[in-house]
Amino acid sequence: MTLKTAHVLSENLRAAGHRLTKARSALLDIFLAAASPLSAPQLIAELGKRKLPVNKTTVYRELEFLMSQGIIRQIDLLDGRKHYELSSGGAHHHHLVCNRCGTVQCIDLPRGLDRITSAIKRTHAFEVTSHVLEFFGLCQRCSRPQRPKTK
Amino acid sequence: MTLKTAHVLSENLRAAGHRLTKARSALLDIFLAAASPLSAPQLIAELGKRKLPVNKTTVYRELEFLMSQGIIRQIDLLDGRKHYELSSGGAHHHHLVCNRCGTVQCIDLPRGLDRITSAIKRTHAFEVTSHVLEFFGLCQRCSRPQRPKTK
DNA sequence: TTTACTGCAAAGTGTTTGCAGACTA
DNA sequence: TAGTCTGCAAACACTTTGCAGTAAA
Repeated sequence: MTLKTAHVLSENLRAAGHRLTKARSALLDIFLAAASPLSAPQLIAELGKRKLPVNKTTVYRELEFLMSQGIIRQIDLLDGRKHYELSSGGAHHHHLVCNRCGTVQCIDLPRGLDRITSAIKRTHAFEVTSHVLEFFGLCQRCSRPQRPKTK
Repeated sequence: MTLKTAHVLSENLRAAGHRLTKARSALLDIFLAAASPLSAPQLIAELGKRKLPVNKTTVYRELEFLMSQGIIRQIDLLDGRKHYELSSGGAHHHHLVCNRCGTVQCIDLPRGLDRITSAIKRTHAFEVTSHVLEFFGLCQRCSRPQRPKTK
């Protein structure tokens, strides 16, 4: 499934007259494998680890490009950096950010905020086109009471 | 009411052994009069307008201080800057950010996200302690169809 | 061969830190 | 007077821009 997605992405890009360069495909690989949204500095570091050093300028430009193609979307995790993740499937989802260990998990809200956004339209005459909703707190592991050291 | 709030804030600060300096009270004034969350650069500019120039270092330190006192809270409006607003009353609320004209209005969600956060606790064993929810779209004015020039 | 893409250097924001001096209580 | 608060300068992290060269199709 992941492979197929990568393939589809590449084909779409090519069909639109864009090139599948080393930097671009490396970034797509990273995004496809990522478990949580990544910031530009994280991406730069990850590229370095993979022995595919890409200049930061290129990374920033590539992020802008992938955004313009609707391939990735921007996420804000309140740490002062912009994070990005694949927007594949178009399934809008949210994140659970652990304040202690920093892990980020994705979460779907089955009904979304439709109810709230339509209420907003009614009461404020404001046409909501998008929203940001992220949750912060303690993940399962971190909220678990100290258990006796069984090890 | 606003005046009372300002007074209460000052008294609380003094009672806690803090000082009510020019910079601090000017910032409180600005926050009390503000219609929407302000970023540090905006605050610096506003202080300048009021002929009360305050060094940016002081502004940043003051924001940190006011945060530590629970007087202001941090808001993220996705523009790369941190924004701040009074947290008075403790009433948690959200914002409607217009993508065209940039205006920000506040909005209360009567029931909040209690339903969602308790669902998250159940399904993900994640203890939500806070969340970020901001709406983006078109405000009443900007979404209004072009009306014939009546002027 | 064309031109989308890349890297380097430099500059632009927003924010933080160290330190000596200033002012509130 | 004491200790909080302030300004200045410099550094920092992240991001953007100009330009000349490289490489994908």
